[in-house]
Amino acid sequence: MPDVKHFDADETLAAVELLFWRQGVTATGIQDIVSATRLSRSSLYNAFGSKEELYTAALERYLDRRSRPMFDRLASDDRGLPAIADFFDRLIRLRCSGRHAQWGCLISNAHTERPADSTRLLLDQHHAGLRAAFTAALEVAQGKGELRHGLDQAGAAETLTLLAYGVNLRSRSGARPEDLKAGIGTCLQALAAPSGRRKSTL
Amino acid sequence: MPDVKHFDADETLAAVELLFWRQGVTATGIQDIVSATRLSRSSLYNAFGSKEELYTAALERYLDRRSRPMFDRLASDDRGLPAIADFFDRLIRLRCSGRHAQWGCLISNAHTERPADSTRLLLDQHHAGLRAAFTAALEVAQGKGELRHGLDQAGAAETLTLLAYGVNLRSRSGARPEDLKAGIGTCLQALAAPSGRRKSTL
DNA sequence: CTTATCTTGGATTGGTCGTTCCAAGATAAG
DNA sequence: CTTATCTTGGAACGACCAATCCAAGATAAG
Repeated sequence: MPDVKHFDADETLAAVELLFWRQGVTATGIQDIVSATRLSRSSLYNAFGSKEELYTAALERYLDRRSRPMFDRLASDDRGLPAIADFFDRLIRLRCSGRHAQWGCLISNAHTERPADSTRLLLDQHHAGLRAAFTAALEVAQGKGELRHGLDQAGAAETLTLLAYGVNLRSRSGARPEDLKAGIGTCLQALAAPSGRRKSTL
Repeated sequence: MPDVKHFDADETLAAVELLFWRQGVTATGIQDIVSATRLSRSSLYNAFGSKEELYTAALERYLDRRSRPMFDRLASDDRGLPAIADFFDRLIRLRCSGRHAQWGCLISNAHTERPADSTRLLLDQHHAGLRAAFTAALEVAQGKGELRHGLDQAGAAETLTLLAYGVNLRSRSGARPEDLKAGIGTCLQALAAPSGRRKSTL
C-alpha cells in the first residue's frame, strides 16, 4: 500500500555533506540544501528529521566514506615511516588542491562549529581512529628499526595526530602546501632513527 | 559643542571578544552583544560600524592582547628548548582549564568560521608571529647545542606551529591535557639532541 | 541660556532562519 | 478500480537576523 521514496537518500546525503563541508553548518541554510538536492522541505524533514540530525548524518558519512578509508589505508600499509609520509602527502594534496581545496576537514571544522554537542562522540571517534592508524604504522616502523631509540610510541602517535589537525586547520585558510610539507617532513625526520645507512627520502 | 562617548570603547570590545571567542561569530547575535555590553544598537553601530567590523576589531584585539604577549614571551625567553616546552605548558593549561577552558583560540576558530575573507591577513599574521617566535627560540636552542644534529630549523618551526594549532583545535572539543602534553613532549624530545648528559626534563 | 552636534534608547525595517502544515499526487495491495 | 498510506510541493508559521531611523537626552562652546 505505501508509497516508496522517489529519491536516493545517500545521494542526497552526499550533496548535503559537501555543503556543510565547504560552508559550515551555520552558514548553510535549509534553502541551500533544498536547492542543492532539488528536494522539497517536506521530503527532507521526513527523511532526516531536523537540520541537526542532517548534520550529524553528514558527519557520519564523512567519517565512514572519507576519513576511515584513509585511516585503514595507513594502518594496513606495511612500509613503516614511508607509509606515514605518504599519508601526509595525500592529506596535504587533498586539502590544498582539487575539488575540495581549502575546505579543510569536515570533522576538524566541527571542532569549532559545534562544541560540547552530540557531535563530540563523532569527533572523538575520528581522533581515536586516526591515532590508532598512526600507532599501527609506528609499530611497523619500530619493527623495522626506523624509529629513534627510546621513542615513546604513544606520544608520537598523538604528535602526528595533532599535526594532521594542524594541517586541516591551516589548509582551510590557504596555507602553502610547501610549508605544510616542510613542517611534516622535519618532524618525521626527527622521529626517525639517526639516518645512518637508510635513505633520507622519507 | 559635540557630546562625548558615554562608555569605554575598549571595555566594550573586550566583552565582544569574549562572546566571539566562546560562541563563534555566526552563533553570536547583535542582541547577545547588546545584552553583554549593556549598550544600545545605535551606540554599537555608531562606534564600530557593522558586525563584521566588530568581529575583525575583536580579532585584532585578541591578537594584540592575548597572542602577541605569548609570542613575545617565547621569543625573548633565552632558555632554549625549555622555553618552548614552557610555552606549550602554558598554552595547554590555558586551553583546558580556567575561565576560557574549551574555548580554543579565537584566531584558530576563525580559520573555520571565516574562510577567504578579510580576516585572512590577521590569520596569516598570527601564523607568522607564532612561527617567528618558535624560530627565535630554536635559534637559542641551537646555540646551546640542544637540537638534534642536522635539524632543519625552518621546518621545525613550522612543525611546532602546526602542533600549536592542533592543540587549539582539539582542546575546544575537550581533549585531555595529558594527551596533548604527551604529544608535545614526545615531539620536543625528538627534536632534541640525543640526551647524553643533558637533563631529560624538557 | 542658547544652540549646534553628538549620543542614546527603542521602535521598526525587510529579510532569512528552521520548522510545520495541508492539500494534491503517487503508489501498490486487495 | 478502490482505497489506505505514503511522498511531495508549496504556502505559511513565528522567531530571530543585521541594520536603520528617529525622537529624546546629553553635552559644551559661545
